[in-house]
Amino acid sequence: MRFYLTTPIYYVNATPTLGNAYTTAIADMLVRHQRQRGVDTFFLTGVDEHATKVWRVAEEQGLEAQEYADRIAVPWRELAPRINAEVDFFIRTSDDGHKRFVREFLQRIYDNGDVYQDVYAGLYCVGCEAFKTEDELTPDGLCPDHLVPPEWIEETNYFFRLSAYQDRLLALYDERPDLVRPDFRYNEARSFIAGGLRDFSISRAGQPWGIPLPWDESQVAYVWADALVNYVSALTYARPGEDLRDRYWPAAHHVLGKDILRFHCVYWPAMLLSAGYEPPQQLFVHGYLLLDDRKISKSAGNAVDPLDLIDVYGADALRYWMARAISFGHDGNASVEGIRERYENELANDLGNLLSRTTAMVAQYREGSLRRGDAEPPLDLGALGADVAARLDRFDVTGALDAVWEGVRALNQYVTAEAPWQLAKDPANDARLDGVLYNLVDGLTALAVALAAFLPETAPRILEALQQSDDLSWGRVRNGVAEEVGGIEAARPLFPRIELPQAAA
RNA sequence: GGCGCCGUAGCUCAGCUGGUCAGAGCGCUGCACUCAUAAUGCAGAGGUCGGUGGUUCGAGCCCACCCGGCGCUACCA
Repeated sequence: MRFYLTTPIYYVNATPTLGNAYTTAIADMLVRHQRQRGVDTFFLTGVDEHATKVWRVAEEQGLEAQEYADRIAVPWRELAPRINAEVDFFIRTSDDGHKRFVREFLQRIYDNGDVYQDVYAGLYCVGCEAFKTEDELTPDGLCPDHLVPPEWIEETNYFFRLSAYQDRLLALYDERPDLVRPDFRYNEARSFIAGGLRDFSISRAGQPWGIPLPWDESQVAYVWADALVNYVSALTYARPGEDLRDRYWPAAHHVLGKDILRFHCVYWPAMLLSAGYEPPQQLFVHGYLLLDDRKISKSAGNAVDPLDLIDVYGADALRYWMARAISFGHDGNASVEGIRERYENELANDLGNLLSRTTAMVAQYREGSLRRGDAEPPLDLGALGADVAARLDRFDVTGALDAVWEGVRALNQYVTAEAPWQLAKDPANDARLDGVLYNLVDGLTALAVALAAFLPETAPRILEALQQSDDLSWGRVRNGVAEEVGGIEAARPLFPRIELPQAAA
């Protein structure tokens, strides 16, 4: 089994937002989970650097474009580690390996007869880095966002014959109903294709910053002809001396936001087909994490620096909140206050306190020694594990976490139902008390393993407090894996109370 | 305009192919318990499942229309 997962490459000339952190964190959960199941995984993220604006800003600051790009790529490279995302490779489109491959890739499309020359013309707003149609402008003919007149640009570009791929794309969609998820995104993409496809330009002239086309060095590859290709190019040089394409392509799963659905679900597969590659295995389109009802983005002006939230609650807590607050795949409302509530109610009170009370009882009633006693386990942990795995196979991150949490709640209920403090009063209950304590430790052990993909920092701490193996193999999500051990001490709070819930916003 | 989605308890949302589907979590109230990070457990809270009219023995779940909100309708990360 192979599982290759990608996030979009982020536009470098901006600051990482919570939305970017969201995509990266969720993707990381999916990869970590597959890894626990013994699947051969590869996780890719990175940045897109070849935008006109990057070059222009660099010029304004008197820097070489590459030098400027090197500088602004830093916070992006730090994003994944800061939210506990473990990526296998961080790609930059200015990497030599990427540039080399893009040229090779485009050459194949060219050789296949899918590229032709034509004139592209339109009103272009430099601030937006986009062509504008007249109805997108203000009555005065200005860009509504930047209030400046757009420039009329007319240039000869190369176009990709997307229109020639309509039938093949429809056939692809028909034979693979799960190519795009969720299903409503599949429908959206398919109906777009069915509506007729227009060719799109893949180059820009007169720009020194970018990847020169192999057959015409005076033009550079335009955004999608450059950026999308990263998903394959990375495999050719991420591991020096190794070509990972055979290993991970087409086992690719692309995670992306709904705003770039068309490019990923239509352009990309067509480009791959043209270049002689298999389409990716799956595209998962997620929605927006709306903060206080507004989309989190730089343009909305309410960007939250995810690093600030991490400093207050910790990366695991932030991951947890992002996965649980809204149903993955749909848009959803969330709030900063919600982070605090999740942290206190669920992480601290439900999970953290469960560990505290469990370890405290083992320490107090059994001097830290765990023995298999005589008591039926309250949970079918194997079934729970199967449920979680099945949900994650469907990218149902939110539902998976929900399922684990039912286990957490069930164990808390079990404590109340069995009342170990009552059992401890009478030696006649020894075997039962042992059994109850064992079931708690055993359940918590399995749940820790099940949670490891979501809470990579916390799960090992739970296992350590329980004196259990740090092995995170998915097979350990079942009953009876806990070892009879000694030396269990009352654990320190997993998620301590936070003093200042205010610094978050 | 066309295609599609959504509107379910104060809040955020589950509800697959129609018949325990009127639910979960949070918030709120009361009770229980003491192992635990003043944590946990239990119970309750009486929501015309946006509106109207249909189909059906029976409809949040099917159909029509209406009201309200939204997405896509092409070259923007």
